[in-house]
Amino acid sequence: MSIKVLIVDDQELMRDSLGMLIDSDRRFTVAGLADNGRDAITIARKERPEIVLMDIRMPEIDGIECLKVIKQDIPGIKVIMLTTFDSDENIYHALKNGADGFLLKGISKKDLINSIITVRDGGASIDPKTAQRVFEIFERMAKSILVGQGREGLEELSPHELRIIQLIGRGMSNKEIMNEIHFSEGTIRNYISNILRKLDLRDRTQVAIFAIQSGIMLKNFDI
Amino acid sequence: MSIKVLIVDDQELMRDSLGMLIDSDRRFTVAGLADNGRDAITIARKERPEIVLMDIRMPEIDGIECLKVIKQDIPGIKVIMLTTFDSDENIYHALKNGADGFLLKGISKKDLINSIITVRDGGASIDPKTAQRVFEIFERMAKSILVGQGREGLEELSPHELRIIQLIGRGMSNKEIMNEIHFSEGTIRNYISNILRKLDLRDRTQVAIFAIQSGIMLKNFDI
DNA sequence: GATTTTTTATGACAGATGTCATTTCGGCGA
DNA sequence: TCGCCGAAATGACATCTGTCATAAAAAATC
Repeated sequence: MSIKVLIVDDQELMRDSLGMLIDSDRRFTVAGLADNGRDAITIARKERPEIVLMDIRMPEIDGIECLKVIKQDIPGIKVIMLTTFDSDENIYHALKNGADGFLLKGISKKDLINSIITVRDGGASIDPKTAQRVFEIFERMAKSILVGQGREGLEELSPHELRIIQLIGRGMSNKEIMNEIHFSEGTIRNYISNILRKLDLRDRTQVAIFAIQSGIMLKNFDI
Repeated sequence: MSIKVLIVDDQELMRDSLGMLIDSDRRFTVAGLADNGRDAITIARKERPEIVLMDIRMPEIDGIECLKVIKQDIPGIKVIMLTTFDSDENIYHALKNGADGFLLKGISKKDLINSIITVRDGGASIDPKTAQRVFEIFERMAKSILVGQGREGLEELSPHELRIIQLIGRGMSNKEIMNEIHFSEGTIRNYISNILRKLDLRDRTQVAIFAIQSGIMLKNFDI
């Protein structure tokens, strides 16, 4: 008895290739293909798949909505969300609505199969890159909630300063930073001196720690 | 029309004090008090509260189970989980089962009220400390999945070395580390020198970055 | 165009940091 | 007791780092 899998994705190419992939493993059967949330719900009700592979972003009813309905309709069904790199808070919402796993599109066949099996057996499956994104999102949430409590009255940081903080957060020496942004080493030192004063820190190591924990590393300061 | 709140906690003291707290604000009404999941479900079905405040850890049916049932039974109900510091993966499971917020026991009255209002209005509420824990858990998940990929063949680190790495990760100078672990400053320097060689890093800043990103900061190396 | 202001640079300095060779110390087994 | 070993300490050294006063250059203001 093979595992019935429903595939939901609005991109035909992705849908079909996933279908073929699933179909080529005799432990699985494709219970259906849907290109939108509405159809997905209809098929899910009729076919009662064990597993749903679903894109988060879709027209009409998006993945999150669909997840909600399917989870409510069919007890015990497992839903694995497919994400691309750029989807963000969606991951959080999917998690909140009972998604059983997350997979990056572009995952290898082997990983895909393994993930489905894992989820079927009750484990949660998050592929590494997605996990990282999720944790970044939570980090940002934590920080943004914390705003207003701790870090006040820290002087405004200029783009240059932010950029240098970032480079320090990557472990660079003053010379390396110099080669990166083409200021003299002395100037870099002056900048850092100002950064330390503004952030009330003592040395570059503390700056690096601040850089990572503040989420500054995630931003873009291409000057 | 005040907001009906159901309070679920197996500790009488906590339950009653939360009850009084809620009751003292005229925007809220206590819809009931339950000391276990079973009662909570019964009361919830009967009273249809808008909000449930529920301990994660309870005998018989625990908070997670109860959350699942209540969420399925009563569409639109908001459930805020109460956690202590020590609860761990439970937070992940609660999130996965649709919890609408998390609060640390010991929160101030003001924060409690605000959180309830936030959740009622559709926002997610995670108190800062809890958010941090959640993100730590995800971090650990991400790392543990990633294990086997990146960091191999790095020489074994001694407990002393790990401890020093941790202190560097807290931004301490050699002198401060000296006062912390009572070695001479020179010895500390020697230790760091070895750490740098073992980890193939160049300076303490890179060690700090490594410390944070490797999850070493989360561990305990009380020597 | 002259004058502020901002940005970048310089040089001198003190202290922190990392490296290395060597020494001291405390056990621990022979 | 002796010698050995690893852990901890020392001292000398080169380098890196951060501070500060000041200067030069560039940009903005009038």
